[in-house]
Amino acid sequence: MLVATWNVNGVRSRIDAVTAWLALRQPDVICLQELKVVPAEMPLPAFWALGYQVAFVAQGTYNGVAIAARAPHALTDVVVGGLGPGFDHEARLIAATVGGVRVVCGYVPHGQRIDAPLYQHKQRWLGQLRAYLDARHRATDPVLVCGDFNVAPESRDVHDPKVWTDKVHFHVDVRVAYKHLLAFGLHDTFRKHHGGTGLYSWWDYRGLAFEKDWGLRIDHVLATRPMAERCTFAAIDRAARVPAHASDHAPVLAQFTDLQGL
DNA sequence: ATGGCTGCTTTGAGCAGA
Repeated sequence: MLVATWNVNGVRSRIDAVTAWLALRQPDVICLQELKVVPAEMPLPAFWALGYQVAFVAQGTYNGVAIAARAPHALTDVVVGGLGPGFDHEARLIAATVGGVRVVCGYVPHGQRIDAPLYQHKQRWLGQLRAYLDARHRATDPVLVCGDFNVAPESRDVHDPKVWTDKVHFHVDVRVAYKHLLAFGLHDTFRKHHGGTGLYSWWDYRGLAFEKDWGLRIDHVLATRPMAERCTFAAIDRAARVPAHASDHAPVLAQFTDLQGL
């Protein structure tokens, strides 16, 4: 089962790029973030035409997340939100079961600045997601948590750690909150297969950041142990960031095998 | 590096993103 996550930064603006990428890579499951669309305007037929069933929650202008599964996979037991009061008013979380695997798709709040109230909210959001997992799953269940976490976990995930130390993606407090989430029993599938620096999933639109490779690795496919053990491949498809009018995020992929009997 | 991009908006200068 090939699983992808991609912050598309506007699904209407990006729909041609998304469908072309789906046709090229043919993931079995894709988690999308930042749909930025009212539900009625969600371009569902474009996904259906490629054989994908779609579950999504959207609110227009901001946020919006989706999980799509390619036939013959079915998408069942869809749950929207679930983080509790003060967190579920934004369209940032959806979950569904595909092929016996629970797939959680999240768009973690950005946080604006480290002195902003929204930064505290971001840390609480990550804490609520940990509580969400504690309440519903065990670390031995086949669970994937995919999405735009807006957190670069380590120095090697940041092009210039000094520049980002006081930013909301890499500041110590949010990295602690992220670590607590992973302590549920989640493993970074990308790091199972790739060490080293210079591997990013997001580059700023400004200042030729992509051309200079000033990026961050903030989009992740996290897996419980039984899933991580079955992860045979992971990648960031930075080619998707190259064209004009690309999303500022690249898709992140993870392949899982031998899922029968889980 | 952070003004220097981008998507979106009861259409346009402002917000939020990252």
